[in-house]
Amino acid sequence: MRRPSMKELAQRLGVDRSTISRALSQDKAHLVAPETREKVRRMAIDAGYRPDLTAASLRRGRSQTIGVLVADLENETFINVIRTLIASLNVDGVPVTTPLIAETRDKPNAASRLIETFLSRRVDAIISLASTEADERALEDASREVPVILAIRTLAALNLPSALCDDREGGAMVARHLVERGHKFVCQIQGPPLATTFKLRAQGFSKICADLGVREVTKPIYTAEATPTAGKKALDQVFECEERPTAIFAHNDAIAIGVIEALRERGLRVPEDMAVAGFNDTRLAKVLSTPLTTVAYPIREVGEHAALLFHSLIAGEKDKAGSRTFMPELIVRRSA
Amino acid sequence: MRRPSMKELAQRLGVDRSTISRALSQDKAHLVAPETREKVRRMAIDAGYRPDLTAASLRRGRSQTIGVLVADLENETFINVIRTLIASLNVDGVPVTTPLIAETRDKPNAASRLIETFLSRRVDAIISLASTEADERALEDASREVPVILAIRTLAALNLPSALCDDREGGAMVARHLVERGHKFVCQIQGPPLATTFKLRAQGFSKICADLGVREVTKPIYTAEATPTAGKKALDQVFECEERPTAIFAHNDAIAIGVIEALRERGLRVPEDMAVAGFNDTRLAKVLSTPLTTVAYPIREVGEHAALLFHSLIAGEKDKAGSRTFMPELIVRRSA
DNA sequence: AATGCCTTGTCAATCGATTGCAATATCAAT
DNA sequence: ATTGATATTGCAATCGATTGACAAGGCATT
Repeated sequence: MRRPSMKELAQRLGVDRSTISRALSQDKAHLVAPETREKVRRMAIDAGYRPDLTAASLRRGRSQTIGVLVADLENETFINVIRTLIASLNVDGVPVTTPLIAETRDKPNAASRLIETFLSRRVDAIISLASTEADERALEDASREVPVILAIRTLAALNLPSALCDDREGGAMVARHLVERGHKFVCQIQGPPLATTFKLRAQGFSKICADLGVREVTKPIYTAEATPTAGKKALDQVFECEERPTAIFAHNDAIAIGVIEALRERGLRVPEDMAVAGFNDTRLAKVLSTPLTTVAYPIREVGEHAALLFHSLIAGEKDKAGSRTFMPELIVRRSA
Repeated sequence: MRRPSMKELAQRLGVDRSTISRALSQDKAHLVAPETREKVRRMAIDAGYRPDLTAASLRRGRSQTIGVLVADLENETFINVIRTLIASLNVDGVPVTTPLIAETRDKPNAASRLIETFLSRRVDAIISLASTEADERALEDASREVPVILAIRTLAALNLPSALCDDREGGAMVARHLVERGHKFVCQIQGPPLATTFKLRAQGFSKICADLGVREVTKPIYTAEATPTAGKKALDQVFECEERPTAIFAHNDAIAIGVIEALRERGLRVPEDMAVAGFNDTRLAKVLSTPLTTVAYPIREVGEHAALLFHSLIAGEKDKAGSRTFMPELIVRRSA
C-alpha cells in the first residue's frame, strides 16, 4: 500500500494535479479557493501524502539543499558553527533546506571530490568550513556555478563571501595577556599550517611579542593535527630548546590539553612552572582542574552570518552578502 | 555558459540521448559499441558534462542517498562509526551514496521530523544512531517504507536489523575488573536513561556486582547529558552518600573525565583514593596524565556491519541482513 | 534465399512535481 | 445586455535522466 502521488490525489478528488500542487504550496495557495484548498489539505493528510522532493527539485531547478564541507567532525567549534547554521535552515521548526554534510579531514583531494558530488546533486550553495590552499582551485571553479561561502577558514586569494573570526586579533589577545602577566620569553605550538586560521593566530601573536619586546622561541613548532596527542608530542620540542620559555600559546584547546597533560607528567605545575593558553573555549576548558585560559570563538556570530550569506545569495541579493569578521574574546582562567 | 545536459551532448554528437546515458553508465555500457562509448566519454569530459543526480533519482526511484540519524555530533564514538560507514559508501574512492547526516541531540520530536525529511527526499535507507524509546513509533512507521537500520543503540521492541556493541558485557567487564582489584563498595554514574546503551551497561555491571558479592551505592545516579560538566556535577551526589565507594564506573569517558577533574579539585588522587573507569576509549583517555581505564568500543565492526546491512538491504537480500552484536574490550590503564 | 541471432542504436514513455498560459465562471459596473 | 475585471481551475509543457520495446544491419547457418 504505497503512498499516493499528487496525480493519485488529483484523481480521487476529481481535480487537476496543478490544483493539488498549488493548494499544498506556501506561495501559490492563494490561487486556489479556500474551500478546495481545505479539501485538498485534508485529503493529503489522511491519504498520507508526502511530497517527492527529488521531483520538485528537478522541476524547480533548486534542490533545497546546501553542501557543507567541514574539516573535522570531531571539532567542537566546527560542529557548533554548523549547528547554528542548520538551525537557521528551518522555517517554523520545519527543515526546508537540507544540509549535505561532508568531512574532508584536510586530505588533499577530498574537497574537490566532495564538491563534485555536491554539484551533481545540484546543491543550492556550498559552504566550506574546510578551506585550505589545496582546495582553492576547486572552490573557485565551484563558485562559478553556485554560491560558495567560506566560514571559519578564509582564502585570501578568492574574495568569496565569508564569515570569520579575527584570528590575528585572537593571537594578539593572548600575547598581550601573557605580557601583562610578566612573561618575557614565550612559545607557540601552532596547528597544522594548511589552514589559514593558525597562520593568522601566529602572526597576531608574534606581532605583539615583537612590539612589546617579548622574546619568542625562534624555531616554529607545528603539530601534525590539532589534537591532544599531537600537542603532547609537540611539547618535547619545547624542551629541546636551550632555554625554557615560561608560557605556551597552544593554537587550540585540544593541543593545550595535550600540553598540560604532558607537563603534568613531567611534574611541572600549570601555571606556576609553565603557563598555558589555548584557543576556542571548548567545553572541556572550563572543566579541567586547572581551568584553561583561552580565546572564546564567536561561534554564534559566525554561524549566523554564514546563514545570512546563504539566504541572501539564494535570494539573489549579492549586495547584501558582505564578508564579516567577528571578534573573539579572551577568557582568563587559571592556566595562564 | 552553462554545463550541457545529456540532450545537448546527444545533439552535438548526433546520437540519441539514450546512447549517451548508456555509454556513461556502469552497468549498461556494454550495450554501446566501444568506439561510440569512447567518443561519448571523451566528449562528456571536455564539454564538462556533469550528471544531474536529482533527475536520475527521480527516474530510478532510488536517490543513492542514505539518511543518518545521530544523537550527538560531538561524540567521538558516533562520529567514528559514521566515518567507517561513509567509507563503505564509496566505490573506488568515488562516493556513490551520499549520506544525509542529521543530529537529534535526543530532543523529543527531532527524530520524527528528520525522518519525514528523509522520506521526502526519498532516501534509500535510514540508519539510526540515535534511537530512543521516544522515536520507536517513528522508526517503525519509517521501516514500512524503507529499510531502517539501527546502530549503537537498539530498540528491543522493534526487531530491526542492527549493528551493536555488547554494552551489557561491557558493563560486566568493568565490574569484574574492579572486583579483581579488590573493591568491595562501588558506584555507577549512569548516562541519561533515554538510550538503551546506558541501561544495558548498568545491568551488566550490577549483575556481576551482585553475583560476586560487591556492594553498590543504592541510589542510582544519572547524568542529564553524557558530558564532562554533567559528570563533574554528578560526583557531588556520590559524596552525599553516607559511605564513600572506592571506585566509580562512569558510563562514558566524557563523564569519567568530568569525574576525575572533580576529584582532583577535592584533592583526591586517582586511583589511590578513588578508582575511575570509563567507557568508549576516547582519544583523550590515553592522553590524560592519569590514563583512563575504559572499555574500547568496537567502532570498526559496528560501522562495517551497519554498512553491510545497508548494502544487503538495498540489494534486496533480506536474509543476509542479520543483526550482530560485537564485543567491546576492556582497556586497563592507571585510573582503575 | 530464408532463417535466426547478435550488436548497436532509436523511439517514446516515464519518474512526480511545478508553472505559464488559456479557459471558464462569477460578479460588478455601465 | 455588454464589457471588463477577478477568481478559480485545467491543460500541457517541462525539468534531465533512464529503460523497455523495437528496428536496422551484419553475420553465420542451413
